[in-house]
Formats: sequence, C-alpha cells, structure tokens
Amino acid sequence: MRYANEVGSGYPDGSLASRLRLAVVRLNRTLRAQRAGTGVSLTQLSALSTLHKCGALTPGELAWKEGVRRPSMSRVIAALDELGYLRRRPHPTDGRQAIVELSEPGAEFVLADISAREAWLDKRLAELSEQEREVLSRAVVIIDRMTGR
Amino acid sequence: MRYANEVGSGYPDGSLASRLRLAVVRLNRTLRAQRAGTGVSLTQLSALSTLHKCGALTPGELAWKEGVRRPSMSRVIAALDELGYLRRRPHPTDGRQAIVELSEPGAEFVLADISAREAWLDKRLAELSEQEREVLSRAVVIIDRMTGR
DNA sequence: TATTGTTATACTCTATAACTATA
DNA sequence: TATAGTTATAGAGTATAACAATA
Repeated sequence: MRYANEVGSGYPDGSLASRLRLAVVRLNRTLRAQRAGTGVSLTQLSALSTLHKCGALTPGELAWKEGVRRPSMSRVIAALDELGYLRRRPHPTDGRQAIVELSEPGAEFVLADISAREAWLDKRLAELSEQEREVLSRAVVIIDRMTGR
Repeated sequence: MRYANEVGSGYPDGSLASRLRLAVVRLNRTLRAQRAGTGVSLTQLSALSTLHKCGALTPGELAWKEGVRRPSMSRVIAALDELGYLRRRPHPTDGRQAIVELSEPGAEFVLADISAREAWLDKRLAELSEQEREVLSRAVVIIDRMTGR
C-alpha cells in the first residue's frame, strides 16, 4: 500500500509510521524524565487524571481506560492509595469489585500538579504558533481514536 | 498564560498539554506491546532506525540522538551487538571513542522489520484519511523540534 | 583533569501466572 | 465455572555512581 504520506512506502526512515513511532518514543522519554523526583510518576499521574475526568471507577475499568492490564493497575492504585490520593470502597452490588475515586488531596494534586508542575510541556507548547498547537490538538484526537479512546 | 488552544488554561483534563501527554503515554504503551515477542524491543528498534538513517555514530552521539544517557545506550548497543545487528570499531583518531554502525543483517532487519512487522501502526494509519495523516505528519515535525531533534 | 565508554546497582513500568473471594 | 482483584515473579528500560582508558 502506498499513500502520498508515505504509509508503508518501503522507505522506513521516512515513512509516517516510523517518524510517528520515533517521535512518540522520544517524547515519552522526555516527559517521564521531566517527572523524576516529583513523587508521582507519569503513569500515576495519568491514572489520577483519568479518575479526575471520569469520576469513580472500578480498578478494571481504570485499567481498561489506561490501556494496561489489571495487575499493573493494581500496583498503580496501591501506590496512589499509599500517597492518600485516592479512596477505595466496596462495590454496592458486586462483592468482587471495588470502586476507586480521587480523595480531596488527590483532586488538589491533580489540579496543582498538572497546571503548575507540568511546566516543561506547557512552556514548549507556549513557544509554538497557534497553528502548530492546532495541529497537535488535532493529532491528539486522531491518536486517541487509533488507540481505542 | 492563556491561549485559544488551552495551553495552561487551568483545566487540566482539557488542556493541550494534558491531552498530548495522555495520548503519547498511551500510544507508547500500545507500540511497545505490539513489539512483544519480536526479539527486538521498541527501544532497540529505535536505535537501529537511527543508525540506518544516520550511518556510523559514536555511542555517545547515538545516545544523544535517542535522548537517553550513555549507560542506557551502552546496554542497547550490547544487546544489538549480541544479536549481530551492528558492528563496533575503534575511532580513527580518538582512542576513547568507538564507532558503531549497522551490520548487513542489521540493515536487512531494519528494512524487513519496519516495513513488514510494523503492521499494526501502518494499518491504523492506512485507515485514516489523507488529511488526518497530514495532521500527524505535521505533528511529528513539531514534536521532533520540541524534543530537540 | 576532563571525556568516552562500560559496569554495578537500583527503581519504575508492565506483563503473565497463580491465588482469593465472590457471582 | 467464571470474573474481579491482588500477589508473586520476571523482564525491559532507564537512571546515577563508580571505574577504566585515553586525551
């Protein structure tokens, strides 16, 4: 298959797939490094952010939304619980399930951390033109759809 | 600071920074999972791809291009050397440095793997419209610049 | 003394498999 | 038996600190 935008063009280094892959790998590394020493990892922040957006969820639902397996989410939840950033309570009708939701400190952290400590990315974005931010905004929508969100 | 595109808007879940961060974290997870069991990890593939594009490099240069520290790249290089996908030779003028470059099998692997096994991303991209691929292509250029590439 | 590369070590992220409790 | 969640264990990815060789 060939497209003007080089999907599967046979020229790996220049194909959109390769370029997108490399860009994502590197931006992910950079973003993780930015969070070193903040007390909450990028993975944990992502879970907090989803809880903030979606409200109370079961661990399984949260795992699905984050795109990880349940055991992985169990560990993230345990760490955030340890930090006091979420609460766990029993499911009202199904004794196997649980409900997790942000605690007040957790909600405060999300607001404070994402808007204040996410300075690096905010700063880079602020340096872009309005058109460039629009491109990224549209790219996010496309990527979300590609990853099943 | 406020922009039409919500940079630092104080609404974390909807800000461009948050949306971009979440999209990148999730796409990165998905791409890594796609490579499970292929024998070469996404990190290793990324290094091979850079060597393919740039030709012979010192380990330090490769680390810089990939955005990792030198010890991290040492391990990636050792693994790829073990697989026979690259060669190491002494630097012609500086005895401290080395030169790494793709071996023939390494070059073949890059071409075969990226164009053939990168099927998942290629397929997702093929399902997009030409306009959407154009958006992603432009986003990659912007992200590369943001991460110093 | 400074720089390049490697080794030692540790921590995070994530997975699969096995276990427990409930449906 | 099937499902939700957790625990046990392992492997990848990355970092910092310490070391060896060379400039």
